[in-house]
Amino acid sequence: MPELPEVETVKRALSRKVTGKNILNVESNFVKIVASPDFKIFKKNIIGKKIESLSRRGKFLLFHLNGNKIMISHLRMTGHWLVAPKIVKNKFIHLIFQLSGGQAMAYSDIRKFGRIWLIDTKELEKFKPILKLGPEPLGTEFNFEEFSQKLAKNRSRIKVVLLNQQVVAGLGNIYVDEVLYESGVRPLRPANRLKMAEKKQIFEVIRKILAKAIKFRGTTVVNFTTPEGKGGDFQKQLKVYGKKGHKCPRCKGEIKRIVVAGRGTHYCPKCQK
DNA sequence: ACTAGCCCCTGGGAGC
DNA sequence: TGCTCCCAGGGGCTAG
Repeated sequence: MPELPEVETVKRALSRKVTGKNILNVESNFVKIVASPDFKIFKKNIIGKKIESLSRRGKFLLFHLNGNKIMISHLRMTGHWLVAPKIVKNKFIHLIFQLSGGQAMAYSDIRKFGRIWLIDTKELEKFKPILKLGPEPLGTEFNFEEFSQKLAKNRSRIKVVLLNQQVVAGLGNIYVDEVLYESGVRPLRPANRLKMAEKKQIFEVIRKILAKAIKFRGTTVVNFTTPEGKGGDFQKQLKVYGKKGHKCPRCKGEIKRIVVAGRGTHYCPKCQK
């Protein structure tokens, strides 16, 4: 499931392949993927546009087009982008963009949870899904004082708080479990009862793990592949996610799996206090 | 203003 | 082997 490191990996790979290309045509067999505007308008407005650059905000991928347009993509669970001279169609490919230079770019999504928007540049500051996001964890705006204060005000379990994109943008289920393991904090601890040292640890581990995961080009657990069709390599670095019944790498105790806020949650009862 | 729970989707694994 | 059931989960939405 694509979280910040996976979206960053997609952004970097797509940037290399599609920057400077013009969108010649777009076809869809499942127009609901485009959340807004209506697909007819989306198509009319995007044809002829040039992809000038790509960026990322949290788990959102932004295609900056000329003519002051931005195409925004959220991959949710199983979305991914492909670039190839010819896209081999299948029932999971919902959008195909014909690009200049003989390339095509496609959006594939098995579970169809992903969404795409086309907005004017000036609408970006009013675009609620991005407007609401907390700081970028790898940016300078991610500041311990603010992070600590947000936790102090929140009685929810730390796992829930870290999944909340308004607290910090980009973490999902896999990296939250890994961050809490590495920080030695149990997922069920109420955020407002964490000691300062524990919050500091979590703050630093978030940055450390995300940066490392980007180096490994993300985690391939279920359906994530880069636009080259390669998986990431971070799954070899996972310590607890999906490791129920395995030995804890630190204490050799057993990794447990519980459900927190409807999410599978993995932790070591001995190492995480 | 907040939160809990539902909903969107389909492949794959478990159970029989 | 083949069927059914249920789980995976990000985030928007609704009800309370």
